[in-house]
Amino acid sequence: MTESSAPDFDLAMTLDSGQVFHWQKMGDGFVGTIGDLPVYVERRGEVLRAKVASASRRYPGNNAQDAQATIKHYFALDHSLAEICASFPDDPVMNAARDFCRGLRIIRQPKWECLATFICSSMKQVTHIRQISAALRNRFGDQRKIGGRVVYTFPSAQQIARASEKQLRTSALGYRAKNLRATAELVGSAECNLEVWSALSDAELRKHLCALPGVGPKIANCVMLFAYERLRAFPIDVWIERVLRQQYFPRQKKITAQRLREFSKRYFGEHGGYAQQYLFHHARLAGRRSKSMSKKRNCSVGQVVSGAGLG
DNA sequence: CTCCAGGGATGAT
DNA sequence: ATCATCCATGGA
Repeated sequence: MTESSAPDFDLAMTLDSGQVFHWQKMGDGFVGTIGDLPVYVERRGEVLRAKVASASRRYPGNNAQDAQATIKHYFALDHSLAEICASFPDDPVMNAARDFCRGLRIIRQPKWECLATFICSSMKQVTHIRQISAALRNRFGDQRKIGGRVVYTFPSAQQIARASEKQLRTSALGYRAKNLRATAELVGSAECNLEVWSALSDAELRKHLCALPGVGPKIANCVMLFAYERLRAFPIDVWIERVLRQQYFPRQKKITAQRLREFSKRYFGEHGGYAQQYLFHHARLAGRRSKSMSKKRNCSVGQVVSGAGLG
């Protein structure tokens, strides 16, 4: 077991906020993989405890310190949530989300894994994305063991490209199989190098990602935010669109998607992606606990907010 | 600009 | 047990 200081970190909320889909509950913590490394993690107050598989022949370089550094990097324990939250706009909607999501971090996922998972996420809800992720791992990934449990790595682009479209289709992907496989072939070849793309500007990176089969603006923004640490990237899915329309533009029917994008980019600022994640998670869970409240939810804070935002 | 395939889980009746 | 709803991309 290693222990890392992790103030201001809610592990469970982070893993259940719709950014990553493979961590499984086990005892007081979670098991999963970080790249090739099988990991068990649990939070004890301000401390993150982690266990990795004892040094294996596959990873002779892995010692406890390397693993600890990998874990701290993955969970972005170096992000200053105080600074990030302080940069959010000061309005009632954002403040409620910020209070609700205390300790929620945007983690640093492996690029291919993140890209592939979000290609599979199109038209799917969180629970189903978890199933697709598990099916791909179980069928095409490599087996690892941690804490008496078997886990699987996310299959490489080559591993996916080697599979047939039919095999992928029957792994709960449906029509997404074609796009995933086509993108895997590109990423697995010299055609495009996801690591090299780290050097691109936000706009260029988005353009490159959107050129991949099955990747549009929403998924590109997810990958930018969750794998390239572009904290301004602001994915707009139906949840966020609802929040924006209801809370920031109430009773304005004619707001275009284009207008919402411009507003989000300007209004939420340099950590817009964090703001988006907090709004998303808050909306998703707040709507879930009580149905009777859902109709009363658009209280009229929006007038004030939109006035501030549109100026 | 609009329309709609796609498919499996989940919620409502 | 059926029916409606959720969902992003890409192509017509």
